[in-house]
Amino acid sequence: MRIGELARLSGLTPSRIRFYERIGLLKTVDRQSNGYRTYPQQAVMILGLVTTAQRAGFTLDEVRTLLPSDLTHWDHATLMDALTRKIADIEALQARLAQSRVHLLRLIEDIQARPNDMDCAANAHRVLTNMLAEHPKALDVTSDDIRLLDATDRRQSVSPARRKKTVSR
Amino acid sequence: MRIGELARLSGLTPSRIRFYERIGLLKTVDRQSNGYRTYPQQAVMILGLVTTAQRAGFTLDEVRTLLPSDLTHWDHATLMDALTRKIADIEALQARLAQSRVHLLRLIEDIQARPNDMDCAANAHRVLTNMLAEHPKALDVTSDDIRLLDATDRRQSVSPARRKKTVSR
DNA sequence: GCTAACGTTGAACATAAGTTCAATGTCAAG
DNA sequence: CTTGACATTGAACTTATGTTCAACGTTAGC
Repeated sequence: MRIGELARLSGLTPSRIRFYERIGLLKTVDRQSNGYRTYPQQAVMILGLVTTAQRAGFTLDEVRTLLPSDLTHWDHATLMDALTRKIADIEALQARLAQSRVHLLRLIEDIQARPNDMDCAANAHRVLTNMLAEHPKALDVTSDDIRLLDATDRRQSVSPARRKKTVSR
Repeated sequence: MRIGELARLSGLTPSRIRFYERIGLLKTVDRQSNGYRTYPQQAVMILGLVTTAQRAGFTLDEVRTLLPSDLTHWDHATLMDALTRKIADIEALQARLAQSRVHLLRLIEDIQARPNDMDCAANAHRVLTNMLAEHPKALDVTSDDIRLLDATDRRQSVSPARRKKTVSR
């Protein structure tokens, strides 16, 4: 199977498959005499595995260290450990999101709770002061956890035409 | 107040404050005759507001469009709308995280549920097949929502010395 | 033999939110 | 008058995950 067919079967783009090979996530693949890559059937499953892991919040780096060269020969202990830690990461994130959510809800309430005898400017000042006062120094979550959100989103990138123009830097 | 003091009072770095000015988040500031920036007391509150909004999941772009030039004169309707939508975003993310979490829990269970008469290789195949079979085409969340996780994390960047070496590209 | 579709490569670009650096200027204290 | 702390600027760099492009080679069908 050549890269185009693998792309169709896996739902990934050829460039993405080549990219995975380039960063060492996929081991170097066989070539035809013309230089074309040739993949075994199994490659579809490997790619499916990678995207599934990504959706679950694993980085490509993590996938690379977990993925064995032989799909039937996993490092059971390491894998279980990684899965368990990823669940803990998710739970930490859930806590942070819950915090943000109540924070915003309280803010909305606070804005609407303007005393009748207070003008908008004074209310703005009151709300701001309240807001900046509650500053619980934020829950700390490791930066690895950011990836949990990237999964499905970065994937369908915006076409160049409707990209926001960047600030001159 | 010069930039160093503002940095101390706000907890941000001077480079970050200059960066905010550069992207138009902070309006151009007064200068002393030597070219040094001079900030009013209010600047501390503005910066506090920006970081608070970031922690709540707003991008700098969003903050820029919401932040009025006069802190006492907010666009009430637009602000409320943005807050409400941000809460909805958070809830969508919570749903996605909950999904990922049960997905991982089920995977762990499935791995451990190896029938006694099945060898590891066959079990690996069974688990993989199960996993790739449940492919609910993922919840769709807008890419804006990624930012919700970035907030507190990207901030404390790793020192150059212990940075992971990048793959040659 | 031409054309379209596919393949190859390396390099550059994109995002978001900054940091880091080099070259240079200013200022207060000793 | 020198030293150290602070300020200025523009440019380049960072992370992670790819996409896009240009220049070129291969192959199948007509």
